[in-house]
Amino acid sequence: MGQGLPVTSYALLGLLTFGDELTGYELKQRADNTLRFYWTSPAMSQVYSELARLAEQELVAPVSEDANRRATRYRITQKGRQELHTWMRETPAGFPVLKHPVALRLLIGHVAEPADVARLLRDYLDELELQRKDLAEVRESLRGGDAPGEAFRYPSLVADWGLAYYDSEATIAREILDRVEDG
Amino acid sequence: MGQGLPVTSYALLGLLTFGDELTGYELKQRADNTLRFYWTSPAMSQVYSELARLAEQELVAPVSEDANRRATRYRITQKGRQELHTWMRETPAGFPVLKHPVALRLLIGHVAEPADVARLLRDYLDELELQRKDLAEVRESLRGGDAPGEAFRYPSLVADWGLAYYDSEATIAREILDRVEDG
DNA sequence: ACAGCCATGTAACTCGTTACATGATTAC
DNA sequence: GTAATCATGTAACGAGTTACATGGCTGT
Repeated sequence: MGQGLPVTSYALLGLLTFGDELTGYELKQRADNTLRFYWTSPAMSQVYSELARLAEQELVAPVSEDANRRATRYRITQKGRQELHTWMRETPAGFPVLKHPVALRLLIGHVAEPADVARLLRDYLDELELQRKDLAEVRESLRGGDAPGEAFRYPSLVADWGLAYYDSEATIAREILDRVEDG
Repeated sequence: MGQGLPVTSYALLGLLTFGDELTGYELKQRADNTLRFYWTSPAMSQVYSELARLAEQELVAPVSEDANRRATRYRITQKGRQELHTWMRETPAGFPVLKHPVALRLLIGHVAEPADVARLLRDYLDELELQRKDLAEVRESLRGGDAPGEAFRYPSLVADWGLAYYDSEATIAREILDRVEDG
């Protein structure tokens, strides 16, 4: 049956397992609050084409197009839940892929001025702080439903993971910056 | 002129700035030892097509095809160096993109059995150790040329960054695993 | 002789993006 | 009335992958 979907499809499908029904537009917003930090938030246009594909395979279903309402809401189907469950159980997760333009540029730092390398790292530190703030807000919004057994338990764990990651990145980048400025 | 190349092109071009001339095959090996950890190591076929494009724009040049030798070596041109330098100085690096299948699956951990979530994290910890070992070997191979001002200075900094990142990931994943097993 | 590595490339394909087009509803 | 937000899609394109095809050279 629906074998071999791209991971992003499962990701979007997974965002529909939190008990509500979403329009493509809303799904994109949820992706921006979650997937963005550990995966990628697909473009609007892709959200719609993924929803079309998932609907075709009956993993999601459009919910009664509320008469006068122009927006189509989608819910995950039983088949969709099963598919997700099988995917989680039977396919290996694989190792993260990191596309780190700052590390990449540092690798060839010798072709730039030392001042430019330092600026690269400082800019990164600034941006890290902004991203951390965004994620911290998301994490705060999950408070209340994050106890063991509750709905936002896992999203909260992931958010904490992300925050710890940003903190670690900042620490490392600061240390590298020190070493660059020494040399 | 050669404006607007994908970052991967600059990455490969950058690997040719370490004073030697490489065949496509060797370039791929170098990518496997460097880019793999912070970017992506392109497929063999892409290495060749990128080299063709870089050659077309005269950012690299095939070095005299050594008579009886069947392999084509490439060196970076002066124009190539200039292009890289400008790229480093004038285009913003952008924020890293992380595709983290473990975090993604944890996000929707409620659709799986708790035991499967725990296994997910344990497998990740195992794989982290292997990757760390690979990177540690690479880092060791740079010893000797990693003092300030020397050829492998920056590659060594990046390798240290990577090692610290792996260590941090392991620490966080272990803590999340604890919390998952508690709940 | 045979395996394994070195070496180069083409073809088909998928994922995902940007640009574009359209229009309804809501808030001021 | 007009700007922002909600809402949905199409078309063209680019980056990057896998599968395939080919063949020389090296060590045993």
